[in-house]
Amino acid sequence: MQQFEGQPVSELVAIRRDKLAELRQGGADPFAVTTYGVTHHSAQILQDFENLEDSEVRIAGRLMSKRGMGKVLFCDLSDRDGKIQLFIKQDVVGEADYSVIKKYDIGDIVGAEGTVFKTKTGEVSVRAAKVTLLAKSMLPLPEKFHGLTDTDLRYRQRYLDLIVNPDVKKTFVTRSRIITAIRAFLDARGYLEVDTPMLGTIAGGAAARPFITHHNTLDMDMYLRIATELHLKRLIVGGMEKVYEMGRIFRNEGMSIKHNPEFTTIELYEAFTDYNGMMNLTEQLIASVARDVLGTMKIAYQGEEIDLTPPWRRITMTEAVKLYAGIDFDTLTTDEQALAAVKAAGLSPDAKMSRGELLNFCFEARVEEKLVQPTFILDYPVEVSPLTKKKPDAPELTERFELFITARELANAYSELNDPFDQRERFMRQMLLREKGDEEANMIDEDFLTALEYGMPPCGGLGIGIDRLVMLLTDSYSIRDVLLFPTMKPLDK
RNA sequence: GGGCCAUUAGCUCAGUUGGCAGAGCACUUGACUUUUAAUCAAGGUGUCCCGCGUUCGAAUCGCGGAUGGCUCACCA
Repeated sequence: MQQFEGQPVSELVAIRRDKLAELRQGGADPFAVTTYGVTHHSAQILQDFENLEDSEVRIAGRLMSKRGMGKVLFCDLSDRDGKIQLFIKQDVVGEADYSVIKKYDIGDIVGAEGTVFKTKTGEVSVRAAKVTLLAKSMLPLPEKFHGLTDTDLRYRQRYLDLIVNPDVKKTFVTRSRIITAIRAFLDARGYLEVDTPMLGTIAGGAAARPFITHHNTLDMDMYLRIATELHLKRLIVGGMEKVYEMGRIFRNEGMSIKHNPEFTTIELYEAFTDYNGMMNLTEQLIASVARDVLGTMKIAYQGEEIDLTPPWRRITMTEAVKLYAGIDFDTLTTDEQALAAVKAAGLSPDAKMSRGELLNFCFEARVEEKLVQPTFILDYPVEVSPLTKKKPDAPELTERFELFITARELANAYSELNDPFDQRERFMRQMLLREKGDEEANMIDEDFLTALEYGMPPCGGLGIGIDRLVMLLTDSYSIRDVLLFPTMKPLDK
């Protein structure tokens, strides 16, 4: 191990430090460069070669490979859009410059000006007249052929992943386009995008454990939001009629290939419609985003063909459990009957579960995994839906649906409960659960109840997990593959 | 939290029965004026994840630990 200013560094690093010192001594400190006027990007030159042949261009990017041929040097320069080959000839750049350029390392940030041409083998390239080092790379990049495969390192050092694994950049470009397409879809339908607090004294709107933080001046604990629901419904009370918020929420729960502690959702609320309206909107939204971004509504996810062409299958939870689990809840009228039937089917429910909780339990245990093609599951039990209107003809159920694709929950929507008395009772029931130790039960939000007392129009609400939608549309295996910087345990602990 | 697997050069990975620590890429030097993972010649890669133990001798065997992956559980 070599030493550098007292620090041990690998031979590869020591060589680069020597090169930097040499450049600085020659008055060419690469880190002193401030600007470089770029005229073209790689993709543009490759696509528009017909028109650009023989014209002058200035390009810049990262040096990804070098193929020296004596007095000629071929390099691949990687920029925002991809790669383009640089052709550097001693005759053209001059002997002095050529010997400097030959010492550039893979990973260096380089600018080049020259003319567009095609090599003997037909590759569109830039014949460099002048090459400038814009920043020195002091660390060796991962291997050029295999790239960086260690998933842990890829997530921890995403910049390296982006440099050496081109498909990664593609996923995040697609993510950005999906989000843009969602906004365009909603904005075109008269929705208003709003921002509501991430920091509050009540974490409501979902069943989840929150992150707790502390405000120093007020000297009080606060929560990071676990949903945007209760604030957005206040805006419906306020008369905004169609609102949405796309943003980060935080849940202090387990991590898995489908769960990250912070993730992005979109919630939208529309006055004077119900969950049927939300179902139509969901179908239209996801199908049109797929069409706009991917150019098709037939996609592949992990080898499975998924057809997003509307209309999608709609089936009630009771029907689905009958169909897939063979338990007919229509014939089970009491909690005891339901418990016995569920146990007889070979499941192990908690003995304290009510009929509605047992229906939901059977659905999660036996049905979810079978819902590969887009499927709306309708009419959830009231016990698991504390913010949802009851079905007028079946008060043990609610006007709620969840959307499943590839056996995963992608969206959750309902006819919003606007009866302040009923809402208070539901909160009270949640409070009892909380007192019994259920840390995920909803907290009572008095101001939200006050808002409902002023009157909220009938209203449909919808939430979509953006990360899961991006996973679906980019064929990503893990949620970590659609988050640039997924939550990671620190290395030094 | 349980089970299984992995950790060796900057990166990707071999490493036999316990017997000198290896390859490719990258790097250095040299040759080469149209290469495509360029080629050819020569050269050095190192806390074998950490600790303890067994042994004449440990990357290899045992025990404990760390980190990660997969999986089950948990988690709308």
